[in-house]
Amino acid sequence: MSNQKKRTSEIRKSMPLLPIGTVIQLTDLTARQIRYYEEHDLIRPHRTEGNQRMFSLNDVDQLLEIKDLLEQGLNIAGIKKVFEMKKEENEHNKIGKELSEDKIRSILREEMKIAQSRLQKPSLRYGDVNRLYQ
Amino acid sequence: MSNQKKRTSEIRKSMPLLPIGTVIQLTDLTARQIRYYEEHDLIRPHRTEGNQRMFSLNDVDQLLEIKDLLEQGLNIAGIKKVFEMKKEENEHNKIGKELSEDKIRSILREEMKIAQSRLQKPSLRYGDVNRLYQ
DNA sequence: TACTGATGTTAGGTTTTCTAACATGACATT
DNA sequence: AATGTCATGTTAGAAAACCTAACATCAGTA
Repeated sequence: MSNQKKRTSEIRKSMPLLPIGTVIQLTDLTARQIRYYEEHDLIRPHRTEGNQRMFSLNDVDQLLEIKDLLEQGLNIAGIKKVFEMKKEENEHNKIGKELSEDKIRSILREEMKIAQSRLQKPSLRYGDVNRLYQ
Repeated sequence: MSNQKKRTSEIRKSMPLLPIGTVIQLTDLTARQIRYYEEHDLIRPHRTEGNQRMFSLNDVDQLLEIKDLLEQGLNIAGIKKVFEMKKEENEHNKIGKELSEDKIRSILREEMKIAQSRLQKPSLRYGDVNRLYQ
């Protein structure tokens, strides 16, 4: 890999570089949805001086995860809980391991009553980022 | 590294994700400069439907290289030649090696007459991307 | 039936970006 | 010294993108 390529590939994934329009394309969410999730503290995009939202790649990841969990039937509260637990995990486990599948399943069980009746919409899954590749 | 992080880290560096405002911050170039370089075919950013420029990380790299070469005294024509030669190199050498230091020096010699009198402005160098890290 | 949660839609205002034109300042040429 | 060129600054007016706030919708729940 060339030197200059190596350099920008190291850009921190937490840098707020992307306007909402780009994020809409990357996630297939609507502006309304993205703003709604922010309103409920599921994401916290930066703001420019002019108050425009600016998202990092980590924010995009987070949004894709929100989308995925919603499609699995969780509601906002459930997703918030999942993120809280993930954060705790990251704080306690210096290893930086992911929220275990077991815990995810436990959350899912809690949410089952709510989720039971929801339709499983056929759409892009969390992790299906082929869209990101030209 | 988590799965979702791995996913977006694979986003192609050629994807046009960044508006010019972000690029201005990343490169410390002015909008005028960036547009001028485009006018002279040193970069070719994508356009949205609404005709707004959208830049990839590779474009940012290219702009940083332009900036660096300008500071070394090259003019637009010289930079264009450097890029042409780089492209040839990449086409002929499947190994994908960089333009050799020898060839760069040869270009620099050609440009010396022009460059001789220019001031070496003290400023950020090509490769100094600490600015990119929060 | 009435309520809630997630999202759609619209309106009006602000920020960002666009092109095009003219200005400037350093350097080169005559 | 006068003129030309190159890279960049500056400005104006228009268009695109984004903002908040409010009201609408619609499925699922009580």
